[in-house]
Amino acid sequence: MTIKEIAQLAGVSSAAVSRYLNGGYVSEGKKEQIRKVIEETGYQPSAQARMLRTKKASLVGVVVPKINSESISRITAGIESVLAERGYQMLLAGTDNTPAKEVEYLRLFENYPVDGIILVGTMFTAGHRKFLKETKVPVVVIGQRTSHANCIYHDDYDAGKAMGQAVAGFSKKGVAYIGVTRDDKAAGAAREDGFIAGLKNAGVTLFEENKRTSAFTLESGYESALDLLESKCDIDVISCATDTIAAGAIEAIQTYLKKQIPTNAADAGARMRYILENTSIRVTGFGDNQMLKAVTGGIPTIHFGYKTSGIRGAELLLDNIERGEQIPIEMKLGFRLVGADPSDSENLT
Amino acid sequence: MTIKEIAQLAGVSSAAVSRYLNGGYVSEGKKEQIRKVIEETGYQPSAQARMLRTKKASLVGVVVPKINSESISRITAGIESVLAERGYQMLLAGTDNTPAKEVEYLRLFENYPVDGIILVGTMFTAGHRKFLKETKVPVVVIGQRTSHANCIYHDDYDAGKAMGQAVAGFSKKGVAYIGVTRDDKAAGAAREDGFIAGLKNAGVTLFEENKRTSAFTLESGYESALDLLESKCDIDVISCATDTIAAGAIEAIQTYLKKQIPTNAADAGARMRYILENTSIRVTGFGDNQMLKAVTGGIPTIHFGYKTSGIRGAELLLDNIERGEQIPIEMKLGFRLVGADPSDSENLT
DNA sequence: CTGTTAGCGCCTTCAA
DNA sequence: TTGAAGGCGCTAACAG
Repeated sequence: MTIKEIAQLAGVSSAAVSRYLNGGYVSEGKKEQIRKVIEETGYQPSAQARMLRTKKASLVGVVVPKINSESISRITAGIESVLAERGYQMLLAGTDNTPAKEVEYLRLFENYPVDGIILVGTMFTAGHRKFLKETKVPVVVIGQRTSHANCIYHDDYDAGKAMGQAVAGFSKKGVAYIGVTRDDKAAGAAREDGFIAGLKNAGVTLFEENKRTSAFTLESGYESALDLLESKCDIDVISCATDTIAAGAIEAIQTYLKKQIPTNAADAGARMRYILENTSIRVTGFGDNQMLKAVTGGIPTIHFGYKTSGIRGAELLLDNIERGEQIPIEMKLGFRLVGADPSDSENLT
Repeated sequence: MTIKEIAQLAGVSSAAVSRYLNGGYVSEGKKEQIRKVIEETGYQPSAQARMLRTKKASLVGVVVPKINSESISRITAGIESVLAERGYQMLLAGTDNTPAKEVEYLRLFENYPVDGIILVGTMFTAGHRKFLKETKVPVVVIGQRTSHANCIYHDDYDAGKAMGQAVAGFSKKGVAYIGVTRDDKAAGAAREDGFIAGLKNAGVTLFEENKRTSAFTLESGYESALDLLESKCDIDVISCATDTIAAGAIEAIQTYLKKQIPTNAADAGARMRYILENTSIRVTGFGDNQMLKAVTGGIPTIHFGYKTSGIRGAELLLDNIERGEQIPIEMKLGFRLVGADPSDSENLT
């Protein structure tokens, strides 16, 4: 079904149909004829051709590192809320934490009918910088600071610092840290540096041998934590760069302790009691994951305004698109330390 | 930058440039000139215009109910793996469990340069059926059985039944069930019906007053479970239609018990011990969520082959697109009951 | 091998 | 108000 065929069937010109579709001048009579034909044929104009013509898609492309993540979904929820309100739709592309794919999808969106792009960033490669420099499409980066585009990021350093201080507050023995690649300036470098600074402020040192680097997955967190435990270092806190990693660490601690449960402790209660009585290792995270909080009762973690960053990011982008705003903007969002209150100390691990 | 400009700069025709881009006949000399101009200008052909012309996008649209879900992400991971291998990219649209939005995005993709659509289904409205009936774009539905499109779904009924039987096996008092809307035939109706059938098989009845209906969220699961607990019904199992709801139930049980902790149990260990000794309520779920398993040690749940359904779905779709396969296919995938082994009974709740 | 020509489906002057 | 005409950027014949 094309606009031409509709025009023929309705006995009018294609221009008339186009105007009908877009609210231009059409006499009542013709309006009616056209309406009927469209109704009957179930015609839908090709968004594609329309976009080729108008250079306008009412569509925003969002590139995210992974889709199964609460933080990301909070960001996209924020984006969506703004877009919906202003008549846009959102297309998502997940890159599975692969920087190369990130650039691929950026390129796709660039030559695709989207009005703008939001990149939820992890790390910047030369490819990224090249893209940001060259592209004519409005782009907003969320989650990383960059001078190559408008960006909204979180105060990872100070968050890490706050966590470091809190941890120093309740740690009696030693502290371990499971971070992520420092190529990720925000979740990798900033959180770790902040954390270490926070500890130091309180007179605590994070020893090199108590540091591990994990991928952004639960399994990887599990491995890192187990490795830490088996190294027999004297620690009572494992701080992790994300709540997902923290979940892996919690699992590792349980696995590790179970191995040592006296064989005569047959029933579940007794075994669990053993674990409880022997667990003096606390785990902390970043991100304030909802499920983790629900099930554990809440470990110390950092709440970032992810939804807010999504909202602000979308607003920035739309202003850019619609009003051609050109002043570069950088926006830093704060955080909230949660679950570190001593009264919450019934937390399992 | 258009192909025309490039052609001019290189002193050739636009057709030559097009051929250069698409591997047609171009003499070495011209090839070089064109290469240089493209290099210098950083020209990128408009995918948009190309698609308008070729009716081919190497792109698949995937509509999902929500993005922050492990099951969904397993499905999309499966889809992605097949797509990548066969030279396609994937665009995601999240509908936030809103059937109306689902249709909106289906329509968007329909008039958009995608070669096919995969719908991860929740419920079918008239709008859905109308779309499936009318559309010319190849569609595969994952997660729901339907006669209107090729579909791949999971054996929710038998999974529910298996869970019912397992629960009957370890329940000594009464059983409660927190389901989701029956408008969702798979996660709603089939799981519940199967569950009840499984219980009945073992001679156990699920009383009406022990049933609740929840949304697909943790909070909602929390509310439903708390409501159940406060109704003072005599139960020792709360079975939930999803692991997310189960997580909410676990939180609710903890909250509920905490309220009753003797005030003299001051320290964390004592309080936790109280909870343990008084918790005889087990929670079960569906979906085999990784984080839940890691943190709780694993509640009884159902593992579905989500990744497999993604893979099969994508394969089906691509065969449809590329080879014009037209034989309608329905595919039912099995499941695995996990965590119901009595030896796993150290699970917290 | 190469350029010319004719659209893909739509919107937007422009003159009527 | 209306229709004819031109073109968005690209590719696919078709002659050369």
